[in-house]
Amino acid sequence: MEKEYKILLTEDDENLGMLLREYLVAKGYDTDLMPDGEAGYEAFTSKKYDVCIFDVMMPKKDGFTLAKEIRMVNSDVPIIFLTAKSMKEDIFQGFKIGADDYLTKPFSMEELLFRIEAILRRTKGTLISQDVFQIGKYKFDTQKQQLSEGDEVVKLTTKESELLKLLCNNANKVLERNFALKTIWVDDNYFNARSMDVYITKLRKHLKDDPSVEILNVHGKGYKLVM
Amino acid sequence: MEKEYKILLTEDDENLGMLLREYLVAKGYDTDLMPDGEAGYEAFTSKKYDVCIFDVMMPKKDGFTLAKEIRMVNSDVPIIFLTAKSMKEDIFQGFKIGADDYLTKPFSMEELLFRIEAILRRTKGTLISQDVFQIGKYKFDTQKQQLSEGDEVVKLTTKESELLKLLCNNANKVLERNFALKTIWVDDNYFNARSMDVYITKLRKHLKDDPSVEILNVHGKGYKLVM
DNA sequence: ATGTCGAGTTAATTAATGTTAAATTGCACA
DNA sequence: TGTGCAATTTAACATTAATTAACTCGACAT
Repeated sequence: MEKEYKILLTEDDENLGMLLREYLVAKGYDTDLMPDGEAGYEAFTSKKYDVCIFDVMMPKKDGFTLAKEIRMVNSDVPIIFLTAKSMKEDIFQGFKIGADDYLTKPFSMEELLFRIEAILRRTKGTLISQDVFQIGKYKFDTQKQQLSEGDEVVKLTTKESELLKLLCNNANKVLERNFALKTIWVDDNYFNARSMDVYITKLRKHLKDDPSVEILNVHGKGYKLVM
Repeated sequence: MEKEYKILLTEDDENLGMLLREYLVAKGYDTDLMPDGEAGYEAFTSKKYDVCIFDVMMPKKDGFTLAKEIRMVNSDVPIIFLTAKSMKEDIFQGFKIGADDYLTKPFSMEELLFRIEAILRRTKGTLISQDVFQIGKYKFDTQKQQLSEGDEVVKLTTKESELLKLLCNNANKVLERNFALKTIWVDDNYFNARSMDVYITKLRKHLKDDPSVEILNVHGKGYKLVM
């Protein structure tokens, strides 16, 4: 089962916008088209997207401003800028905001597609199942289910290991409670949620020797492993 | 401790090659320059690289062939192509091999640098995004959600941290009430607005030791963090 | 001036999370 | 097929985050 990726496209030129949307939809991407930056922001806050494609020059709110606002909320989602003028300064500004790529008009749709795919390959592909994680001064081996600090090795239980692995896969991002519960405990009822809390306590004890590593609670949302 | 990233650059034009190498080294990247595809392959197999930059047209072995051979051994390392001719087919061929990006000559070295950084941000997860703010004599770490004054560290709650982050992103500008409410509380109803007031009070208490820092109210509009 | 509405503050309330320990489950092994 | 041990869940109680309530203060308009 392929996941259908969601793309947010903001483009004020209606012709170009529709054309791009058609093309991306035909290529299997669930694409929403918004006519300006404000509508784009609305859309972003109401849905999860895998890639954003923003025209730089747009009415109401330009692409850079939109990107800056989105970066305040989400420092992670890939952003591609479309720019008519190839002005250096604009381009660099875009990268400083944290853009992943930009295209200068006119460009071929095929090229846009390739760049989207190159980004998705990185953002979605690389994360899958890493075996060994470095957590501050600890080394965590998911296969062996053990956490080592220098030559001290601690054996983790299955649940401890699964939870820590999920946290590592989402390092410095929020691991949603429900997601973790459904992944590890299958059922996300009250008791399993409490059980998960108990495991968070256990993991915190295991990691307590390195103050640069912390499992933060995000009230009502989940947990975040920061390091 | 910054990790020094390693770049493999293959470019047959000696002038351009040296120039790029100098530039990248000056920017802190450990860069090896090879004059052709064969030498490039030799280098790749003998050392670990974080990014590859290949000229497409090279003697002995062209960039695409080199990339293909490397992809057989390593399906992961990011590859950027440099191409003189902007021929579509060539470009797409590059992406099909699994390129991450390509640049058409002539390009600015700064642009190359930005693209390298965009890729490293993705592959290494080292978000260069603004994570730490200086607020007067305080230091605010958005990831760890903590505010420190010298060696005194105060933990902030998620909401406190999110609000302070928005204020910092709009330092010395007005942070609109509605914007803050919609981004943090999602819904901007009366009760959430009152809740936000409470958090403003809390933040003011946290920042009270430095008189040069102040959260000002802009009646009917929002708040302004001045410093 | 003065009334209204937005904002400041503190406290009370409610819900989520932290923590420890006891109860239960499940599995390896005699 | 029981026994013992470790893993996991449930329970109980403690603490903290976030919201709501209550009351106060201050800005702005008429």
